[in-house]
Amino acid sequence: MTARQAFACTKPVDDLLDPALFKALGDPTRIKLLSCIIKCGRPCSVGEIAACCAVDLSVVSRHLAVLARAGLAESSKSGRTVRYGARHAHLCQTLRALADAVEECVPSRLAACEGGCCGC
Amino acid sequence: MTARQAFACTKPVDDLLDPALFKALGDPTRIKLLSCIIKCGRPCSVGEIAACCAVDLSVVSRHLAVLARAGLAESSKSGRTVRYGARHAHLCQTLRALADAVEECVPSRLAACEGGCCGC
DNA sequence: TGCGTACTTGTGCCATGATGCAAATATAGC
DNA sequence: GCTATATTTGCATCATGGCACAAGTACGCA
Repeated sequence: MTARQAFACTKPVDDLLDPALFKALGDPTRIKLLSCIIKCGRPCSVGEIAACCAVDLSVVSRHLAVLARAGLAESSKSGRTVRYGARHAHLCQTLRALADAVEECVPSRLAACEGGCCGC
Repeated sequence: MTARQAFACTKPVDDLLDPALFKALGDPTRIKLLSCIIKCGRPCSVGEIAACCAVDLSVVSRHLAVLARAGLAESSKSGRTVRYGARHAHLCQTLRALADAVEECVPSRLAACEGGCCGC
């Protein structure tokens, strides 16, 4: 298979390799916050999370919003406080699906496929 | 567990959530190139890969170097041509390890742990 | 209704990074 | 050695994004 053919061939890995998702994971501060709520297990308020690191609370608020928009966290509001919790199950599922999609493309499997598995 | 405790508590997920890795995956053009060499299965030359997309060859060269530096691809030089291939196995392993590390932090497991699993 | 708390949003600044073009480097073939 | 090809690197430009501070919004409470 030529590179051009591979480029044009649509496979599950194309949809799962989402730049928007990885962009959300690409900032050190944001990763620290995500790691924090992942490890905490329960939803935490913005102020509580902000107390953990050096950056301004407004920055934390924005970072958490980004994580939520990327599907990595979810927010729930009760009164004045907004709590963010990690979407453990969704995250695991996404990662494993991507791993499976990549594994589907290992040379040995593609050779067995002989170009007949997809319409490319 | 408070957010501060979770933040301070070191778990496998901390090392596996590597911002540098995700930063490499966070650009649309770079993702297209990575997807291409993942699906192709075999190592492709820079020029061959560059022929697939609209950006300049120099840009492709830089992107592939970034992917290699992040451990997502590997390069091999033979004569004048440099070929880049996806590191399928390494990528799958990394993703699955991360999924496992996240799963280790789901609320039900943390509750069962009762704070005794780690030194935090 | 007024006040304090919790968070979000607006704004300006600065660093990073993606891009194209041109020049440089590496190497094969003559 | 000379030339053509394959790739990398230098450089200028431009867009994006992270940050702090300040202002705004939402809401509980007296």
